[in-house]
Parts: sequence; C-alpha cells; structure tokens
Amino acid sequence: MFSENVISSCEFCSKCWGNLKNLSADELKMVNNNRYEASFKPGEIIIKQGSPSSNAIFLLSGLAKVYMEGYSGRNLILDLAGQSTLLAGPGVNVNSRYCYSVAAITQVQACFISFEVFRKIMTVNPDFAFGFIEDMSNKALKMYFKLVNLTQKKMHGRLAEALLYFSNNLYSADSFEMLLSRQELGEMTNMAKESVVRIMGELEDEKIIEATPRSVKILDRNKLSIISEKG
Amino acid sequence: MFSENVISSCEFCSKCWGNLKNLSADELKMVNNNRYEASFKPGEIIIKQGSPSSNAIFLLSGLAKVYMEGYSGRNLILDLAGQSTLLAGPGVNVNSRYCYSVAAITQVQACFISFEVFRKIMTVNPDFAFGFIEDMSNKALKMYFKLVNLTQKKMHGRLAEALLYFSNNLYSADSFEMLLSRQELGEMTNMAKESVVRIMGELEDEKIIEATPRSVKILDRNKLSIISEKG
DNA sequence: TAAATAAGTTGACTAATATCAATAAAAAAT
DNA sequence: ATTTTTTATTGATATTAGTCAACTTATTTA
Repeated sequence: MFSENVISSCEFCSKCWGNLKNLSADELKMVNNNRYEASFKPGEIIIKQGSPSSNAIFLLSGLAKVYMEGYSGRNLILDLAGQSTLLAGPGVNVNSRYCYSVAAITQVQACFISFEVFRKIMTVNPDFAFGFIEDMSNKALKMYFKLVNLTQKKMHGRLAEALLYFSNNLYSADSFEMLLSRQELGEMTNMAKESVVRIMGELEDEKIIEATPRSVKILDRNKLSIISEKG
Repeated sequence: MFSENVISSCEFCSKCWGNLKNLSADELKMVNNNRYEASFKPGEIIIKQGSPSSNAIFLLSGLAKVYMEGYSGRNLILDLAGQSTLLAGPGVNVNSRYCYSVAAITQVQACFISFEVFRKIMTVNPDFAFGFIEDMSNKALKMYFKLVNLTQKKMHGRLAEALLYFSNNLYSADSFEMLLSRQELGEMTNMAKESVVRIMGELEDEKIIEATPRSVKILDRNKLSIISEKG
C-alpha cells in the first residue's frame, strides 16, 4: 500500500540534508519534483549493496544501519544513520552501484531523490558541490579512523568505543535504549556475538556499565573512555 | 640543497593527475605558477599525519607508502602510491590536516600544488570538480573494501591479496622486486612481521610462490587467487 | 495462552595470531 | 674488509578471539 508523503515540500523540510541550504528556490523546486517517499518496517532493506544507485536517500524519521555484506554472510556495520544523513555511498560516482546495504532498525520514513538531479545542480552551483565534497570528505575521514580502530584495537576497546558512540553521538545521554541485538553489536565491532555478551558482562562486573539486552547505562564514563582508547 | 625542477611546466607533464586534462590553458598556467618540486630519499617523510594540509602532492617519480600512524607506534599501510596519484586525503576539506602520512620508499621526486588553487578552479570549472569527486569516490570505495578485507579475511588471505596487488596493480608481472620489508608487509596486511615470514614460507613450501626478502615470483596465480578470496 | 521462534547466555574447547627470545643473514657504516 | 646495525627467520609460548553445544530467556505467532 502506498503511503502519503510525510513532507509536503522540500522548502519547509529540515530533515533531509544541510547542504540543501545552498540551493536556490528554483533548484529546491527541482529537487522537490524529483523525490518520493517510502516507509520501511524494522528489518526491511532500504538500500541493497550491489544494486544500481540512482538515488540519494535520506531518512525523515527512524534509524537505520549502514553495513557491508562481506564474506560468507558476515556483515560489517559501518554506521547508524538517522535524519540529515546522505545515504548513497561513493559508488554513485564510480560504477553506479551501492557499495553498502542499509536496513531499517526502527520504523523508517525515507525520501528518495534522484542523484542525477544533484549532479545537474552541482554543475551550476559550486557551493552545493562543495557541500557534497565536504560531506564525502567527512565520511571518508571517519572510514580512515574506523579502519585503524577495527584493525588495531582489541575487543574491549572496540566495544567500549561503540558504547560511547551510542551515548555521545546518537543519544547524548548516559542511559539509552540498545536498538541493536548482540549479534549486530558484534557486526559493528567485528566480534562474535558471544564475545559481545562476555565483555558486556565484564564491564558490568566492574561497575562500568549496567546493561540489559535492550538497554545500557554508562556508570563510569571515564573508565569506559580509557578502555576505548587503550584498545 | 635545492634541486632543479624536473618538470618545466604543467603544460607538458603527464605525470601529475589525469584530472588536469579538464583545465583550460589559463587554469593550467595558474597551477604551474603555484607549484614547487622537492626530492626525497628512501625513508623520508613526504606528508606527516596531523600536520596542516595546504598542498596537493603528486609523485613525478618513485614510489611512496601511504600509511596511518595508529596506536602505540603501530602503522597501517593503506596504499602504495606512484605517479598520477593525488596525495592529500579527505582532511583537506574537513579540518585542513593530513589524516595519513606518506613516506618515500624509493628515491622520490614530488610536486606540491597549493590546494587553494585547486579549490578556486573547482568553483568555476565543474568538470574539474567532478574529476576531483570521482577521484575521492574511487579512493573511498577502495577504503570500504579494504575495511572488509582487513576485518574479515584471515592472514593467508590478506597476504595473498597483497602479493596479487603488487603483481597486478603495481608491476603487471609475475616476478617483481619486493620493495617493502617484512615489517612493512605486515603493516599493510595487519599482521606481525613474524607471521608474514611464516606464511611466505608456507606459500613457498606449497610451490605457490618463490620468494627472497627482496623479490617475489608468483608460480601459481590461480591458487594464490583462491587463497586471497577464501580468506 | 501455548507453541514456536529468535535472541541471549554460559562453559568448554579450538583456532588464529601475537609476543618473546635467540639466532642468522643482509645491509650500511666506518 | 670489518664492525655495526638492521632485517629476516625460527621455535616456544601466551594471548586473543572464534566456534560449538547446551540451555535460558524473550518475543512472536498461531
């Protein structure tokens, strides 16, 4: 069943992408004419790795996981995306294939905008182009550091880092709902789900966190940071 | 001591960056007026991670390693760069800091071009801007796959992949000079130097390669590919 | 609500990989 | 050519992390 659009026009929407502030009224209208919305239930795939990438996708509400499908069915969660995040990946400018998958974690309302439209606007609007370059650069930078983190830190450090990421970047709170399963937490930190369980238990024993399968409370942020940094 | 410029003018130089083909004569002249050359001996640092990034750097000759300095002095070699590779990293568009280091492996002649000039040209020359976006995208894509490779493959797979990378991408030959030490080969594949030695030995025992510390010959490319893919 | 399914937990075991120490070989410096 | 320094190699051992199996607890479905 088709759902109503949640957003009536890009003109009044603040959920999409900061870079749209660089567009003229006409350009914004053009974007608005080339977009459509869709909603996704938890677990549903929004972007499938390897499929043709003709759209830029933004979440208007909800949370999704960005992940790569690796070897023998093993996934690597790269990021959790909410509002204001451009989802498309470098593939759009190389081989027109999405290089990662995106799946809804909560109920998601998403906006699809033809990437061709963005590309057209970039040729005449350098500020918009730079906004895109900056966006790409930020993501690339995060990838560089992720690479070092995942290859050089040990499990405790990686898990501590993930918990701090939730607390600092996603919820801005010491207590938060844990929307990822232990399996997914493992896919995010490159470890087996059993190892996640064990180390969560250790962190609880040491009174650094309080955790249930669906919630986390950080008790000793300081110690957690030290674990995260020492790897 | 200052060295003579090896290249008299960008106009006739094919060693720098494919994307310069999108520049007008005037733009190329501007680039030429804002560049300088320097030469480096093996081991010398060309770019230092964390330092201010005001230049795009290209190698006119020689080979360099691009690497991140991680935790407790441990490095991760991201790439080997020769001619025609833009060296600057995503930092130039985010925080004006290089996010990786680059060091000469062989004798290197390098050309430094103010990134500000590139940025200026991008505002008026969309083809050049797209060339840059494409370059960034290609590199980002490689990083995505590197992330999966390094996290999901086991040592044999990672080392086999590195050897194939040398053979296919760097030398286009079955036999080649190994310019990296065992230590560096480990930094490239995220393993201890001792493990590199051991697995090289195994690959020799199985008649898949022939190796000395300074040379490699691939005997059974097929088997090596299988090892590389099965991880 | 009961049954079925999925997710979380635990312990025992195995595999992968790093570390350390000793030595050998190669390369660089004198 | 000899010494010094760096790099490579090897074996023994320790650490880290994954796998498997059993079981418990949630969650979903009928």
